[in-house]
Amino acid sequence: MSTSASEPSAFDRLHPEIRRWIRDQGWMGLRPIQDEAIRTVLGSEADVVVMAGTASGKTEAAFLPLLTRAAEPGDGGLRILYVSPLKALINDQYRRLETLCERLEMPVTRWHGDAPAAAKAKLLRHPAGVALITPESIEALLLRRQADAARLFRGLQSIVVDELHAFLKGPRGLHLSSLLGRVDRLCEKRPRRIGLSATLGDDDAGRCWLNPAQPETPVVLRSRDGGSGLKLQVRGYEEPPDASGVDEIADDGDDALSRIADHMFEHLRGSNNLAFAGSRRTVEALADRLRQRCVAKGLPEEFFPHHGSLAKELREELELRLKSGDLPTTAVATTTLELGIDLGNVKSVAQVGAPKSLAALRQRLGRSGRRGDPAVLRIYVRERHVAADADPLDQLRIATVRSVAAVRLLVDGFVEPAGDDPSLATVVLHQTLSTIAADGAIRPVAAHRAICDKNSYLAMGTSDYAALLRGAARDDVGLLEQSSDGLLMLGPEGERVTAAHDFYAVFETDDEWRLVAEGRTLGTVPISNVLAIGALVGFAGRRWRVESVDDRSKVLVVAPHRAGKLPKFDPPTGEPVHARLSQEIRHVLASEDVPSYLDPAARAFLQEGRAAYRRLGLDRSCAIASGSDTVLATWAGTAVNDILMVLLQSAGLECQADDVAIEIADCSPDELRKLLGTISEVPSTEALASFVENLRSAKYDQFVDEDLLRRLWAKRAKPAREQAIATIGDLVW
DNA sequence: GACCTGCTGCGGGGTG
Repeated sequence: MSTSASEPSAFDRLHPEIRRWIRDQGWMGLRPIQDEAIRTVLGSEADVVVMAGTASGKTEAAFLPLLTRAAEPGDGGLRILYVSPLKALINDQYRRLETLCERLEMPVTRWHGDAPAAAKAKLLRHPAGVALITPESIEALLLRRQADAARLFRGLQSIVVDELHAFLKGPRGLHLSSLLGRVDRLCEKRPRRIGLSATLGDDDAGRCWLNPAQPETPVVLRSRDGGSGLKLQVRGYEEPPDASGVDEIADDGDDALSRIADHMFEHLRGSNNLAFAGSRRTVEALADRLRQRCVAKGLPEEFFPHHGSLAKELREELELRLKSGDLPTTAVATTTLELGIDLGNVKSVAQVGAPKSLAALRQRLGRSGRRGDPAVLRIYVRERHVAADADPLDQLRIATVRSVAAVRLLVDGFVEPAGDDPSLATVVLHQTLSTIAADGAIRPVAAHRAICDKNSYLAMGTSDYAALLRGAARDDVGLLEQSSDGLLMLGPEGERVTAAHDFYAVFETDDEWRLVAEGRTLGTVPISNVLAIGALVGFAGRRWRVESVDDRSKVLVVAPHRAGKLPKFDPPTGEPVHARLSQEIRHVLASEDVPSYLDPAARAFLQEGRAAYRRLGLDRSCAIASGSDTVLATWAGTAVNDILMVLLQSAGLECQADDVAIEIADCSPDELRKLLGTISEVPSTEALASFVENLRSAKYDQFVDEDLLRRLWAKRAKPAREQAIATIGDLVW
């Protein structure tokens, strides 16, 4: 960006007190992303997406110019609303903003469930400055304290959404979008929106979220630094023939996880690292193996587990230890450390198991923060033992191949785009209930306009919305009632649901047991666990014996023990694989080059997989016989294969889909080819929808009209149907 | 579907 000599620099445009604060911080200067953000925010009224990696200073990029604006004389009132998906992030940002805002004599208020109530009450009495809040706390404010909220937000200038990428998919993103629309309507002037995000593959998704009515208007600023390269290794490990497929705390020393632990112990010891292990069970099993190795060598512990069932205190201790950098520390985590507070210098990232999505892989890689140094990534691939009579697909060494395919796409810069979300009906219903509970009765037309018209991120047609309302007003549902003059009101069930403590969040959580040892809460395990006195559990990286069970308060008192079985967390399943990654898997199988980043075992797996690909004839034909069944290799990804599975099921076949293929029971390749030949036209998704099971997945789907859920499924499935038609056309028999 | 995230308002009693 060129600037004329007469134009003041970005720095000079900031408030004098902010300039002084910057000098006091000892900064060498503004980072390019900050410079750009200051010019854009102070030079226009546009919404802005700031995309940059960890430790890039994007919070300051947004706040320096916004605070400059907010410090201009005016009527007072709350000026900036910052929204975060995590309480921990709010506390972190609070500490960062405190001194800066003090200079401007501008109050900063934390607003979440654990934040001090006195400060919240003070803000309501004297709205001013900056508030840091969660989506659920916005919901509570709008629902329970409508009048306070109106006064609080009246003069709002800007809304900052941190970790915007976390809101681009899932019910919580729909929820927050709706809440911000409700906040807008309480403001004299629509506040400008600023999104802070990790680097996204697709700018349009972020812009559309920020301003769904005018998605072409937000300005995207993208940090160009951080490209210091990538050091990468993919390592292969084979499970022993008798492996159960379930990770246990048991040091047999021979399973893949134990050998992975050997390598990690050797190479991660002495520095700060993150190891992503997938499930809580695997996290516990791996952390225990690593701890055992420290104990055996008489070394202090430096490997610790981190997952959502662990007590907050234990997690915070570990986060603090990583951040302070005083002691070498490796966190073995699920997805808990993908988002959140800055973890300081992280030397390397390890991923146990082949990646299934580029979005998650990139997010994880981005959590290693050492400016100027190349990122270091190790992928530990676990392959099953392949018996002589193994299923054809098992012979392809898909995990290793998928890792290579994922690395190729990582280099290409590919990230899965977010599709339409299956929780739309639940969130629209939730927001309808919340709006009525807060504002009182409302007309259906007004409710549609306020919550889900065509300019909304939750857009839903009027006839679909009418069906949603009719379903919720049915006598046996009782969420809504309609008065004789057409006003919508809460029914008895609606009163109950909106009064419930769990109404503020639009996602569900299961009841869990609380594990207590020596008076200290270790964390929780799902209630589905059947546990008795004397049972052994592995938790928080150690082994425990159950001493007492309190069924009423759901407390398990445990004591330390030598041996331990792992808590039965939810059974493992899969995350969907995008068509692009599935296709890339086939390209890797069909090509010859052997990447230098593979260790000898991974190299051997890749070559075995390629040999099997040719031996099975998959280079020539899409279908191979497996006993009396057929494996149809589509290389089309989870969504398309799911459509094809429904199609085949609607034709009376029994089948099971995964991300690269579909297995069809009691059907030869020849019969399958003939059958697909007779299907002159793939049925519409509306027709296929009647064969879909498990339509109800989101929190309030139990109250949603089933036909509506089928129609919404059909709408979502249309792009996948188009791809499925193309896939069938491309099949080579 | 692996995993994760979040959360009243009010009344009664005690203290400064």
